[in-house]
Amino acid sequence: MTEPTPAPGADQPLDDAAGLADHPLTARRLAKHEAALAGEGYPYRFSRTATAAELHTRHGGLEPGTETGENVTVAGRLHNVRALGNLLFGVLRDGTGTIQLFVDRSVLDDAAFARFEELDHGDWIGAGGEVVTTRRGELSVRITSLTLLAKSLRPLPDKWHGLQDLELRSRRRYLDLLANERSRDTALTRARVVSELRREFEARGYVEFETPVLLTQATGGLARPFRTRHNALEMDMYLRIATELYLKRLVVGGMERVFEIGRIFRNEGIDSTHNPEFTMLESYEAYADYLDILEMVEEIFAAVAIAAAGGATVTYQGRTLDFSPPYRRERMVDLVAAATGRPVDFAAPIDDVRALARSHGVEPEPHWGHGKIVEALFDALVADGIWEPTFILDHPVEVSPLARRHRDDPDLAERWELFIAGAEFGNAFSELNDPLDQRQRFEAQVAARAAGDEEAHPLDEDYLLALEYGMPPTGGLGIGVDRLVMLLTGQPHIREVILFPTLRPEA
RNA sequence: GGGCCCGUAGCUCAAUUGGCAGAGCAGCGGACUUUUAAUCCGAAGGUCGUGGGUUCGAUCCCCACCGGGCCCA
Repeated sequence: MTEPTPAPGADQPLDDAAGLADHPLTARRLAKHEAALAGEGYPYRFSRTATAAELHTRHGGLEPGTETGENVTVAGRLHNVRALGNLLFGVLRDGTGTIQLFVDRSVLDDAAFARFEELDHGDWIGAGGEVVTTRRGELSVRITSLTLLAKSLRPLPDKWHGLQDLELRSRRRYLDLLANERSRDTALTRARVVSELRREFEARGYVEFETPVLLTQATGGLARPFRTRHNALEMDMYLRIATELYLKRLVVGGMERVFEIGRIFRNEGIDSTHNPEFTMLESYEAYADYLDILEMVEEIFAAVAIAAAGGATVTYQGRTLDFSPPYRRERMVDLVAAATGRPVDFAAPIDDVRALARSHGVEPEPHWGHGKIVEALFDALVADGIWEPTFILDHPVEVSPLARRHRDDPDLAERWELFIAGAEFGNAFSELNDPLDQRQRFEAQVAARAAGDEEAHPLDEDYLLALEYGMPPTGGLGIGVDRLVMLLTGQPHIREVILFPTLRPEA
């Protein structure tokens, strides 16, 4: 914690630690700020009677030169001032859009006109006046009053090119948002996606619960966790890598339809589809199996696409994607067999399977069994080529330690992943509810970890205890929310859909 | 972890492959009573990411570091 800076007294000059006085672009603004403080100061509130969007809705399509007789007050950030002698035009942006300010010396008194001339691009202002259209027909507020609400001390990004640099846009997201309409749209679309997902689940009788982020053991997924330290308890703790095992405890407790939209943390590399913290939706429904969940996901994805992107068909990276159900369904083993030209055989000698993998450019690690190799072959040979939404069904049990064994094939699990545009967007199981089988699966994970698999699950004895009290048959689901937003906004980089992505500190 | 690339004015970008660093926008001064990225005139604005090295001379070549991007594992 930093020491609080003492408030400057009347006889104590403001500290210019930021160096604002040292640069001509900021020094002028700083001088105006100090003059404002020395004079009237800044108001604590402003009574706005209309937003930009309301004005456009109320007065759309007026003839040029109309005087509506309606007086309003508006507020927002000032952009793009054009001065023409005794006329000034400015664009006021508020949270709903923009409205033109029309400043006419014959209407506004000289002092207020001069104060408007002193404004800088980026200042927050309140203004009052009559709603009119100009000779060119632009809806405007012809102002008769002006209040400076807050001074912008720094110059804003280029009014035409905006802020382009991905790094700067991420570090100073406020500048990105105020300069780039696309960024505002993306942020708002993300909010709509999350809201719509929540609405869809609640409409189906699901209830959202909050499960712990800070854990003594990170389980429920295949990933490395972040470690932190609890001082009073004198022990290491971990940030969650999934919400799965806690939500299933709720099902054991009798909550039949549960979900959570929550932040997940995985201690992995950062690239165009991975951020260390991201948002996942998980849901669990008692008495359902993975095929029930599949049909629900088709409906929900279509509904979310329509709500957030305006239709079930979206454009991503120059190609169309159709979210209208039903989606293709393929078994993973069938696709891998087609890609390798050999049927998948879980009874084949492991050395033969390893050789097959190598012949397709996949180097198996020592601890990989048949199932892991099948999954690796799928990832290497098949996944990238999938474009339209496709359910990949029935993964090997070996790579699905929390999924129930397939009712027809003990080597496979009742599990699917939804692939779109070469990436995974959802993951669902008929949940493993047999505590004895679950214990064996955990023990296999422990063995894999001992053999060098750092992402293998630790054994969660407390979760097994819950299962031993009985969990009904349950269909579970995980959806990567960030990636879904990428699809629906056409953004190729996860950093575009996370407002404040993880970055190294600036030098 | 490996390879490749980028960092130049507040913003968007050039150029120089060793010899005083350029434009548009923004900002500043001026003109203009209907602009829409207003227009026109003028004058400014630079630690060329940081630190070392080579050189008479480095934004440019070399090394290290910082930040970012892309590809691969």
